[in-house]
Amino acid sequence: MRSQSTNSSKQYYSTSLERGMSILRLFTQDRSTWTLTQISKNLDLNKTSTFRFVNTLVQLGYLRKDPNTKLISLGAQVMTLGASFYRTDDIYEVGKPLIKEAFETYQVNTELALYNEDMIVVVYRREARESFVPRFPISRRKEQFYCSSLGKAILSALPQNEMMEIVENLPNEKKTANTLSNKADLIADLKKSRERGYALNNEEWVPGLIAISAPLINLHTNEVKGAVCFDFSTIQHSIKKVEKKYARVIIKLASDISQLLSTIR
Amino acid sequence: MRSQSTNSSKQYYSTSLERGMSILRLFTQDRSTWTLTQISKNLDLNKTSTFRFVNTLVQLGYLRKDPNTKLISLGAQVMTLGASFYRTDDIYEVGKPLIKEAFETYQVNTELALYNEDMIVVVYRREARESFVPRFPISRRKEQFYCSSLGKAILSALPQNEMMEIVENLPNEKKTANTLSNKADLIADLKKSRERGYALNNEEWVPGLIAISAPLINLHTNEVKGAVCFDFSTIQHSIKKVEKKYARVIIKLASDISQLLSTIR
DNA sequence: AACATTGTTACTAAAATAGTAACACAGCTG
DNA sequence: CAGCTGTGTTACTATTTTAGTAACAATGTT
Repeated sequence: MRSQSTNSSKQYYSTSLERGMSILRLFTQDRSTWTLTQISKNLDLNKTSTFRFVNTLVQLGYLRKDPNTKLISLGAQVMTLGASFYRTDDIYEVGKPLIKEAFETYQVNTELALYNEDMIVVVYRREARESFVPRFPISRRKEQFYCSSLGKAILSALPQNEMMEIVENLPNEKKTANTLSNKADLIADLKKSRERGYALNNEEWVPGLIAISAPLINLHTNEVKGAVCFDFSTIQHSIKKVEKKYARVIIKLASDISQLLSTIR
Repeated sequence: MRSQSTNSSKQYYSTSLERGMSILRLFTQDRSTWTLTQISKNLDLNKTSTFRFVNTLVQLGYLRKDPNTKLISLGAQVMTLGASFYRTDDIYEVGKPLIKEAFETYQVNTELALYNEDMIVVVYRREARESFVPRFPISRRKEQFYCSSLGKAILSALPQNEMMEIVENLPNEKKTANTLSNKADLIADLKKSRERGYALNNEEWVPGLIAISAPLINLHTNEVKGAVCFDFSTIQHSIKKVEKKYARVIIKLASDISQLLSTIR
């Protein structure tokens, strides 16, 4: 027998399930394939157990294994599960019509992104036809927040301690000449963003791309739920003009979505 | 001790993980909240075990539980996981530029949908500005395939037995006057679709909405991977004209995407 | 006030998993 | 080509986790 009375909370927690989920979580857009031993080492789990969980997930369709190379990647079942998340009364559906309206009024590239502790996921994007569009990732991890307006808008709206935790763990990689790779500069920029209610991206990620974003907030809980963004090419727009013309618009849009969002959850 | 030699394949399968995943799979766009007992009854799993798994998934962020109502729904972690599925070398990224090109040439609403055993998920949609757009679900379950062109395109390309299995389990619900609620009619329609390479939706789902779709196929394995679709309003288009003008286009588009898709996987 | 039903917790038999070790198989390397 | 090194997979049981009964508190219902 085991002494269960020492920690009764562990009684109602399934370690097997946790381990299975931790395997799934290894697969990201940046790293889409793993070998069995890589998973085993990364999770500090012996090979047999790893094999068992991977095998289970493969049989269920959440993972797939190349029969030849034995390389493991996410399966189609993950797509299905992900799609189930987007409910009709969700921020996604709430935001879409408002975004659409904004797009049709101003004819600029518009994005709606959701946030959760480790990621931003762009769930809706509307592109102006003649726009210059770099390859956007669908999702962005928190390590990349510092160089995009969506990321900075979200950072600026987070509680101080959460914000600082992310800022501390930055890669400090200078993507372009304008990237805020200095922590002090970034913090100053976030403070300014917080005060004015929107964040700017002045070619900090890719040359030629500028953007303006505002955070989406649940007005009851004050949680940051995501952000909305307009992006532009420097060919047609300057950062000054963008700020002048769209600052109020993006704040209004974010505020409207936040409002609606707060009424339903 | 237990006799494990009787069934050694079960040795490398985690029933706990399977049960956890089966809980997650209950949550769909149609049914986004469950109570503990509902889950317990639906999966034929006793309440304590259900409680344990739900509790685990809640702690990991894949589920969330309303503290007051105790109602359970999907958590943000599911969104992150779902986003990780879309890799840069995937059908999604492969199809996007081609869809975009088609859209810019013809200026019609265009959709790219992926398929797996129980669902179609629309992963990319491009809308013409002046279009009449009903509220599209992001995903559609196989029970709904019979009344959309995407669904029928996919059905028509499936192996005979798989197709028949889905056709047999239809709800036979007449969504509009044109819905093919008779099985014989549907089978005839699918046969025709298979022969000509595209499927039509002649206001079979919503009045005023017509569409044309062609299936995406992995040319190596012959697996159906999804479908592409153009949709129109009857205000501006008739089904005859759509068929005449876009049949070749949609076949070509689907074929191009299938080709590209087959080279990478 | 009695009665159902909800979610949650205690307890222990029963079953699943962990981890060691061994093995087959492939790709390298000297 | 023999030996080395690394895969993934399988056999085996001690150990841990889970299943399932039962009980309980908290709500809501009759």
